[in-house]
Amino acid sequence: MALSEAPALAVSTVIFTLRPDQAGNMKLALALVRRIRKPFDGLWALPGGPLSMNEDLSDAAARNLRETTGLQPRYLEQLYAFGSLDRSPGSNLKDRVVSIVYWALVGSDEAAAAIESQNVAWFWADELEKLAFDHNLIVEYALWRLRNKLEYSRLAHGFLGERFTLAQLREVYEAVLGRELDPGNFRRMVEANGAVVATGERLEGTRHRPPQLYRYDSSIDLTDQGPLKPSTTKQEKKK
Amino acid sequence: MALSEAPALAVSTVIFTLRPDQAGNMKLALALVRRIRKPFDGLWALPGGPLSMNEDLSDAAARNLRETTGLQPRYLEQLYAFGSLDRSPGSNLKDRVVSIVYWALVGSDEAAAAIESQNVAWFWADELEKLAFDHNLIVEYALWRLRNKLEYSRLAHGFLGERFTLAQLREVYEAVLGRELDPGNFRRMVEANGAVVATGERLEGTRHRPPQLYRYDSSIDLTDQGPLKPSTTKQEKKK
DNA sequence: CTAGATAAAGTCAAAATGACTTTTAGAAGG
DNA sequence: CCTTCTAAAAGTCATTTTGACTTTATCTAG
Repeated sequence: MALSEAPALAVSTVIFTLRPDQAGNMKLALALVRRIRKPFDGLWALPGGPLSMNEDLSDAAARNLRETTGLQPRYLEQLYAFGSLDRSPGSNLKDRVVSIVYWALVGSDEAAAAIESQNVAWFWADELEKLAFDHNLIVEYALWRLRNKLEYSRLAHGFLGERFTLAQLREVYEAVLGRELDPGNFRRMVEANGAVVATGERLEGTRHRPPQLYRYDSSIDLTDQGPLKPSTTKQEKKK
Repeated sequence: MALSEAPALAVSTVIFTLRPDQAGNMKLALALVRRIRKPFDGLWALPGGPLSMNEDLSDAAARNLRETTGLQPRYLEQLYAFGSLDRSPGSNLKDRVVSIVYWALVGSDEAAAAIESQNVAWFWADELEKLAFDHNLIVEYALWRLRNKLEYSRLAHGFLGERFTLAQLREVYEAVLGRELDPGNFRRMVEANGAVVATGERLEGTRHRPPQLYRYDSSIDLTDQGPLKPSTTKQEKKK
């Protein structure tokens, strides 16, 4: 055991996905684990753990994700480093932990196959109970970031498969933003943006006019992958 | 000495201010310290150091600022946590350091009185030499954040005094964004935004029509103070 | 063949934006 | 006191963007 001359370092991950509710509407959900130890025993918390000596920060976050849900992240970004002195009230200052928190997106198709157990479960993002530590605050901040970034990035891709209809894409936006969007205006916005291209294929088997299938233009990447992965393509807007 | 079972934790700070160049135009500058030790000895680097056991992250960043320049931050925000395995090439993995980096704004009036020495100096942000470690990358990311946040926040306040003219405010924007802005359109933007209010006073002694003095409306606060300081006022746009 | 449903395209007015022009109020100097 | 210089402040105008709608097209189901 190391002498506690410095605060311990941990990595936690806010894992988002979209899941259908009883009515079949997609809603934003996140994965939590139940604590089975001393501080906040029994409460739900973000998955996380100590950072290994030879492990990158993002690798540790991806490991959280894999160990908790068995899944791979479709998107992963650093959120914030939380290090207040009073994060774990009542505990000794010697036990101080600085948590570097990531947030991740998981495809809603894959999320259905995720591990669930007595101690690992999905919760609706908009109706969370009291969590351990400062994790309610962390989740709230992660939600804010997710909603903000959605507008100027390809983030929605993290929830969808390779090909999707504009209605499905709009459904992701509506679930994340929590309000309805005009289909016509949404189409205009997406087409003007240029990050999404039609494949020429159509989704058939619907009881109405078959919609086109689209995919993200892989030559345009996400904005703000953080400072680490500099953009492979210059971010060009407009034509 | 602690056994190296976990990466060490350090806090560094990117300190921005505005300084007049030879021609008298305000330009963005940042404070650096010269390294006098083994890795990258002699190169310039961001001020920083280990996190004390009983010190908040932002307090450590403010301490960097005070110890380096003798100044107080007018704005302070967490930037990112850098923790790649290869941040200090050549050094032993046992010496791995995770740096939580903050960025700060310092008033340009105060910055003139800042400590400067053989080993502490201001550098123009747009013409940096090769710095120690991954600090060029960090500065580039800090610049990106600064430019982005300027538009939808009261950030410029960090460079200015309590009262200022719209021309001075525009000068800050021009220095940070690195391009000229139309005075009329800038005025319209600022007035529509509503974060700035006229004091009724005028700046006299100019050789032209005396401009009004403005101040920031203190009932509206900065966006994204991070998750820690939840907004005291709901962020309202428009009237 | 018709009804039901949503895709996809189109319309229109209001708001926002960028590039200008005009008017105003001081200082400075004759 | 009158002219000149300068930037403040106000105003103009065409283009672009946005939000709320309407219309038309194309499929399945019955």
